[in-house]
Parts: sequence; C-alpha cells; structure tokens
Amino acid sequence: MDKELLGIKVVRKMISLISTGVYRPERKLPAERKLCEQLGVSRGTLRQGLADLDSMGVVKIVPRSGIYIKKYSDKKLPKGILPPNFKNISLHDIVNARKIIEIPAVALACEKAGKDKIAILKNHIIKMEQSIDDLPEFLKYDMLFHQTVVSASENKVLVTAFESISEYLKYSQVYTSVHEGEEEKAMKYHKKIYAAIKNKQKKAGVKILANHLNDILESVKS
Amino acid sequence: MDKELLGIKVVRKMISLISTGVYRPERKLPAERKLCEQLGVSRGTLRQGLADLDSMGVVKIVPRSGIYIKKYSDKKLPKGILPPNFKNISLHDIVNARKIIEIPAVALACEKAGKDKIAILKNHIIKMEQSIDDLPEFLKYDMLFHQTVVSASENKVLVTAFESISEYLKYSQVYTSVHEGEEEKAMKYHKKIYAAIKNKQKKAGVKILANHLNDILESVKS
DNA sequence: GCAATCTGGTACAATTAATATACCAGAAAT
DNA sequence: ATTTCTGGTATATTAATTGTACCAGATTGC
Repeated sequence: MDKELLGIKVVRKMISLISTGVYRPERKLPAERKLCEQLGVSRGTLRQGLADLDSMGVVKIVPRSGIYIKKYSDKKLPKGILPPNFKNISLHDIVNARKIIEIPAVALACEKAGKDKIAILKNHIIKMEQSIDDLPEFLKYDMLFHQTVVSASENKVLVTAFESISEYLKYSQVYTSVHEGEEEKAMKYHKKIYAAIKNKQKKAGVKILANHLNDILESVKS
Repeated sequence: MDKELLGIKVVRKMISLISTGVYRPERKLPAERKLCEQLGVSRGTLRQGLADLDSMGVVKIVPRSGIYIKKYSDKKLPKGILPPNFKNISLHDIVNARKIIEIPAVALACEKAGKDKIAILKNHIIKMEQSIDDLPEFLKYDMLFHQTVVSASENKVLVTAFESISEYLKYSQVYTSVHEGEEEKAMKYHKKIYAAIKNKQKKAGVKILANHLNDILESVKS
C-alpha cells in the first residue's frame, strides 16, 4: 500500500483551485510563503508539489519573480477532458439530470446552508452582475453558483455526483442558449434562489429552481 | 492539509474488504503477519489501523487468538475513513444521495427500459441467486443491478453521476446487506424492482425502492 | 539613490511516520 | 513435550515533513 505523499496532494489541490477559477491562467500565484500557509503545508512540501506542476506544464516557476499559471493549462487537466460519449448525450438528459440532483439539493441547502456558503453564493451573484456583458464570465459564475448550491446541501456524495456531470454542463449548448436578454432573467432566478436559501424557505427554493430548470428545458426542446 | 496516515488507509482497505465480502462478520481475519503482507504495510502500521477498527467496533482483537469481525451495532461512519478527497462523509449522506438519484432513475427506467436492459437486469438477478453463498460475487451483481437500473433510465448524464458515487455504495453495503441471512431479503427486493420495471409499474417501482432506502436511512439515524 | 522588502533557491537540524527486526507469553496443534 | 501458532511489545533505522535560517536578485517606498 503506497504512502500518500503530501506533495501530490498539493498538486491535486492546486489543480482543483485552478479549475474552479480561484486562481486564473496567466496570473501569478500567491508567493510560496503565503501559499503554503493557505494550503497548510510546509514550504518544502509545497515546492515539491509546485515542481511537479511545473514539469506537467501547469505552472511556470520564475525565480525571483513568482509562479505563473500557464494559459491553456485547463486543457491539460484531467478534469478538462470531455467524457468520450459526450456527443451522444442530449441536452434534455443534461437538464433532466440537473433537475434530479439540484432540486433535492436546494431543498437540503435551505435547511443546512451555513453563513460561509451563503456568502459565497452572494459573491457569485455579484460577480454575475458585474460580468453581465461578458458572457463567458457570466456563465462561469452561473455555473459556480449552481455548484455552490449543491455544495450547500452539505451532502458531499451529492457534490461528487454533481461535479461529475459539471463538464457536460460546461460544454453543452445549455449556456450558449442563454441568448442576449436572457441574462436578466437568469439573474432574477439566481437572486430568488439565493434569497430562499438565505431565509430557509425550502418550498420557495424548490419551486424557483424547478421553474428555472424547466425554462432551460423548454428552450432546449425545439 | 492533513497528512494521510497509512493506518487510515488500512482502515479503509479493511472496510472495503469486509464490504465486498472478502472477510465476513463473525469470522476470524488472517493473522496479522499474513494480513500486513497482503496489504503491503508493516505490522506496526497494520496494528495501528486494526486498533482503530477495534475502537470503532468494527473488529475485536483477542490476544493469542485472533481478530474477529464484529456484527455492526454502531452505524456511524467515523471521520477520516473514506477516500481522501471526500472526507467527513456520513452513511446518512450516502443513502440520501442514493435516494435522490436512484428513485427518479427507477421511475425513468419504468418508462423507458428496453428489452436489452430488462434482459440484463434478469441476468444479474440470476447471477445473484447463483452466487448466494459467495458474498463477493453476490455483492458484485447487487451493485451491477443497481447500476443497470440507473442505466435503464436511458439518461447517460445520470449514469455518469451514479457511477461517480458507486464507490461509496459499497461502504453503505457494509452496514446493510453484508450480514449472513440478508441475502434472501435483498433478493426479494431486487426481484420486485425488476418486476416493476419489466411491467412498467412506475409507482410500484418508486415505492419499493423508496421504502427500502428509507428503511436504511431510518436504521442509520440513531 | 538607498534601504527595506519582496521573490524563489537552498541547506540543515528536529520531528514524526513507517519499516524491519527481534523477542515475549499464552494457546493450540503435533 | 515440543513446535508453531497467536497477539503484545520494544527498538533501531529509514524516510517524509516541518521549521528555521540564510542567499541573491528584483521590486517598492522614501
């Protein structure tokens, strides 16, 4: 049985942080001394993981300057690889699966969401509003909002299930079907869902999300 | 970031081996010197893991006799046992996630299951009956049955989501159908689900599965 | 311009986890 | 009665991780 070296945990964590947009391509990472504090490892261990990420081409370490996330690192990440059967999947199935998972999740979220998750939800809404003229950005925070809702259910198994299909969501036409003018509508839905979770209004939250996803389902049927 | 102690991996591995029926409740485990060779760890590390399993009530260590797998009375899944990426997962969460995904899936399966999937389901039931005295085989086909049910929903996104949590199902199996004599009960339940899907009795299928998972959920609450 | 501060690169002792080895004592098999 | 099994224990060794310290180039503030 192999011992799990901390260095590879750092690699995994960093990939996760990059893929979720916490750290963004072309940008500089926090200094090593800050990073190792944030990740809760010693600097030596962090550097071990960073060296791996460097050799994988995910980051570039520049002496006396900083550590930079490479531009197209997303495509090299394991999670960035589309499932092979992607093209055989219908939008209808994607939205239906979302309904099945997200609706119970929002019900749980209304019961269990903590202040931290509520704060994150609010932040995502703010970011959505700020990037309402930048569709890729808008959709990114749309996505993060929904992931946070599932996360707020405090059921990590459900989170795992949802994460596994988030690639479908990302690359599907669902988001490109949010045409101009649809952003305002999406904003209203998200704000209502946020309010329902914050005020623990379970029935309202379920109803709003169901309507939201049904709207998407309608726009998909064509 | 917590260091992953090998002892915890031993605990996980042992639970996995018990849940897959390699080792069965009320029976004696191989001697420590054999076990640590099989698991690929030193005896000290193995004993550390076994001590945890003992304090959790999973096994009972009897000096100068052996290590015996206990029947579970404590349904709690202790922290830090499950795979490193998803810590603090409770059995409650696992069963809840199963409910959320499998119940809509069986409803869809009753609507959409084709002859091919029905044939596969029947085959899994036959294999389960044939291997009723071979627990690892039995649980294997038990698992395949559930995956086929979700697959019969004809929603590939849902299948992906379910596959991503199937690793956790075996942990829930530890506490459910692993005991001797439970196999017959599981058989009856699977046969009823199969009949409901075959005869497209949506409400019946949902009810049977919901009752079963609610039973498990109830026994878990303690 | 200069000094303080930042950056990654490096070295080394202390701590901790895991291994390998040996031996003990009771129990069971031969 | 002796060999061989069992878990319990002790210890030296190896390796991973931490913590601390310092280096040298680059940047920032005054």
